[in-house]
Amino acid sequence: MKRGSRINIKQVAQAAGVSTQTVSRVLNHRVDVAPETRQRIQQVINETGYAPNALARGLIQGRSHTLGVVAYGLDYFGPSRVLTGIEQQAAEMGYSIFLRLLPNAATNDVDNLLDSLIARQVDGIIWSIPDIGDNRSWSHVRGRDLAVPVVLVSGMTGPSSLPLVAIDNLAIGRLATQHLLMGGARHVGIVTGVPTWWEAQQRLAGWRATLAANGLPADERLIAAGDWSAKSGEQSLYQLLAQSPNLDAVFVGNDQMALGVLRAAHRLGRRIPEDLMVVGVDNIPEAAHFWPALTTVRQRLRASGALAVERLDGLIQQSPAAARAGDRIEAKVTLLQPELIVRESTRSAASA
Amino acid sequence: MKRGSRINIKQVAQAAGVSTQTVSRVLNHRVDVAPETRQRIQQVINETGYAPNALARGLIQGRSHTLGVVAYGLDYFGPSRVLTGIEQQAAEMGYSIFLRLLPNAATNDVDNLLDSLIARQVDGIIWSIPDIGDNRSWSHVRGRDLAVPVVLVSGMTGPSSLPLVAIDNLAIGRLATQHLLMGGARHVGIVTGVPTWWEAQQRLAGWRATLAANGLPADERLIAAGDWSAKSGEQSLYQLLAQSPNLDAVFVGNDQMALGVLRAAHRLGRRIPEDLMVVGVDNIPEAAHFWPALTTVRQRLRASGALAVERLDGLIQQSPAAARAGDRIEAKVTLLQPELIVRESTRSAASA
DNA sequence: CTGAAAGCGCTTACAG
DNA sequence: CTGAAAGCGCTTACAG
Repeated sequence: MKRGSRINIKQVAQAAGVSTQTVSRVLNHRVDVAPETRQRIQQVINETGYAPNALARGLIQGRSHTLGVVAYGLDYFGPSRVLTGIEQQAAEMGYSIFLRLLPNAATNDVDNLLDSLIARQVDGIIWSIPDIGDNRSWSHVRGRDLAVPVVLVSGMTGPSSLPLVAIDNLAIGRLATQHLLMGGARHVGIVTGVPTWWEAQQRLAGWRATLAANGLPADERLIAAGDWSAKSGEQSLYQLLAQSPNLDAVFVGNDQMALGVLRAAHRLGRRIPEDLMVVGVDNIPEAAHFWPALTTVRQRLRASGALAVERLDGLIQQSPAAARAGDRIEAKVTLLQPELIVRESTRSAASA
Repeated sequence: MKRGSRINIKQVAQAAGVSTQTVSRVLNHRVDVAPETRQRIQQVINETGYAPNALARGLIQGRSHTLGVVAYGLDYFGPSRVLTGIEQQAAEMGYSIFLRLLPNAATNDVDNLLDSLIARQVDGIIWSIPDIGDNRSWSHVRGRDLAVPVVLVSGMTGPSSLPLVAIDNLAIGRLATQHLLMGGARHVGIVTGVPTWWEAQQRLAGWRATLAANGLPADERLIAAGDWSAKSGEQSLYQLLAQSPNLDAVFVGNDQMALGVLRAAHRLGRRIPEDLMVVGVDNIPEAAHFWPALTTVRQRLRASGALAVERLDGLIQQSPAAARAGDRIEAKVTLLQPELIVRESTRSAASA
């Protein structure tokens, strides 16, 4: 095959001495083709390396077997994992994915993005963008009127007009904080992620709730706002210790910031976990090799991406027929539970 | 707009009282349309939210404005960065990208992958897969005969039948090793990445060449093979010290493994950089916050992805016309140079 | 400046 | 079991 010259169904039909219609039958694995004919056509297909034009196919079938995926921040651990889960599940189900990366997650220019994906005739869209401020307000306005189904992943729970697969971030905060208290801590600080991020807010809320449940005050001086980076983690620990000199444990919003916290502790000569216990979030592969090895909370990120694709496929299968029939597509929420992984940066039983 | 009901050019034409042909002229920003007519049509477009079907457009134009991108290992820092560079540049140039993630980089089932992308009528393909063993042999067999142009990124230099954008990995090895020698090291070990990876081999070759140039032996006992993970870095340092007790510096194939090396050094009570100097590769965001902050070599990963897209676009523009005219598309290689970033894990001037 | 005709490469009914 | 006809939603020449 020469560059630029692609064979078409007509040529295959001619070479096999049949109509294009019959070739189409073979391509689509229909049963009503004579064995001999099928074999002859199959041979031509193999020899020529013919593959049907997906554009023509999609045009006529009104179905492209393509998904639009909108993501943000592949430099971060979470989004990369989620995307990997999405792609693998999509491939398994026969979908190709159009990837769109937002340079800025807090964008408001969502309309053009969605329109361009729909113009490409995607069968559905996965919205894998962290909830920041009100950057998901578009879903309440346009969500249900879009020409194709949309599934949100890693997003805010609560009132949503769209189906959602998310991780229970409140539980993350509770798990981590509870563990620190069980280890004997009395002054548990927190380094949050970027405060406008919903995930950061939820983890903070989980921390608050757990302290309250244990009769401890959630003093403002126990809170420092990071920005998810190792650097901000380091600075946050200095800040926390200045605000609360008797701090004996800290729940850190992700493992990168926890790395910074460890570094700050080393610089200050604080022993971990003896003087200060640390818990992170994410369980990045390096976490087990921090110094000391980091106790952290694992999220099922890849699973969340895969589940979103399954959910979307379900909606695609039932729409538009079902949608037109008036069936309300319920905005069901799937919440995945996190898991605590205990390592060297905390004590697992009280001994203080 | 209701789910599943998409408006088409015919409906727009009817609503505006013109032929579909005239609507098409407006959509494609042709000049030969009466201002009034254009305005009327534009208004209908705005009101209905009409966007032309990209499938139909691509079918007739023989051009989809779509790129196939084959990548591997988004969990790693490098591949994520490269992909980000690819996507951003592609978006800027008006391309959508089909993302295909290989579960296994050493796959031999490349044919199906390429065929499925070509069946989707991509205008070109970017192959962003690390060279492992002979996993790029397909390019010599099929490379030049493909229906669309292909650009390799982050790949092996040397005899290639396809255009390539790569990072000078030999230079990475030289830069790092030279720096350690300048810092006064006499026994410079190396922790390589997976030995079958071309990048790992090149960095090793750079290390060897630099030792040789300085009249030092590249003793086998100075070499340990890692697998890119922090864990393997930790183990590799134990191994190296067992083999070469007087080791005073180590060049580590990536920052994750360097993290493991730091951890091992801490456990053994070796001071860094006083007893042991460490250099990594990648400059992951956390590197500056390791304990101690890591000296490392930065690669221009995002730039390599962006450059690959530019190169591919050039090939798309000139093919198939130029290709048919017999122009040989030269398999030009673009090599990007790395950069050393000095931090706390090394001494910058000799003082030993 | 505008429209009627043809066609991109397929698949979907409809005959036979 | 197989083929002639129609059409998916556009754009490209070709008339006027």
